[in-house]
Amino acid sequence: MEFTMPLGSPFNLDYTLDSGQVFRWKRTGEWWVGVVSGGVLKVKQEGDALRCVASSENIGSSFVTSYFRLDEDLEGALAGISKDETVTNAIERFYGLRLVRQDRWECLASFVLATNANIPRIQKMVAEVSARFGRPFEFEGQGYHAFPGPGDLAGVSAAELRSCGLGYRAPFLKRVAASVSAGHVDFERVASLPYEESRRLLLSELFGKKVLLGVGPKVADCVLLYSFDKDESFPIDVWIARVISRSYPELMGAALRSRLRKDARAKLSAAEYARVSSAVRGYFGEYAGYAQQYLFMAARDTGA
DNA sequence: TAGCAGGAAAATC
DNA sequence: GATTTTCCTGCT
Repeated sequence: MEFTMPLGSPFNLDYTLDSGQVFRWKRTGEWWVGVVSGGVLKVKQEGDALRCVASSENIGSSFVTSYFRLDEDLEGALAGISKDETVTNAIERFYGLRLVRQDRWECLASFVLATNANIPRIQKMVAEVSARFGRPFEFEGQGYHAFPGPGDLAGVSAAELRSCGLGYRAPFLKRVAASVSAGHVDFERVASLPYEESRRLLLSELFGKKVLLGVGPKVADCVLLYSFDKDESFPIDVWIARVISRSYPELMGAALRSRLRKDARAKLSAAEYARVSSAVRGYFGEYAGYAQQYLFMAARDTGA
């Protein structure tokens, strides 16, 4: 199925798919090829239009609009976070980068795998888990695998998962899959709540009580931002912590800042994470997540 | 709050 | 080719 979509608002496909939000997209020549929604979507940007080729009927223009959130007001969000020169420089550099709306389960599972890994490695782990446990299908003569559902992984042994190169993440993924598969995680209810409550629910009520291991504040924030439309969510990883320390010292306590100066990869305690998160959200406002994404890109771009 | 382990691969030297 | 670092969480 082929279709072309006119873009009514700013969008940059390259920045969006290369921003560490998604792990199943690959650039091959002019096209980006992604496994989404149990099928394949090929996308190519031609100025103010997106050319799309999809493997199935359910991946049509309304899916693409929803996935890339094309009907949302990016300019308004960016205007909302344009509080200073650091962030406006990042916005100018990566203009058109959008937050995407991923499948919730896939997003959760992917970020459980993201601990202590870099983006290429996360892509590899997700690809391997999909290849081993996801439904195989063909498109244009190429073989692909859908992302496995929670039920597909819940019954798999941790040793089998480990053999996908997951290491210590294997039991975490298994337990998260089992919990979701058993219906312990009410995605709809999380989605219906405002950011702070949704986060509390995700972390303490549903994910706490030792039901889900491997989902801490950072992973929860990523999942809320990339698959629950919680634009206020501001995941704080090592890159972002460095950016805050350097460019927004007033948003970070002096003690933490001096620790980061001594040790660039010092880790934030839960209490420190909560404090910085709150300060940053207070500063950037309801679209803080966009600020996080643009600042992350800028930090990665300059290697600082 | 501090310190550490956890497994493997990418990045860096 | 060895060392360091990596979008982190859980435990002590």
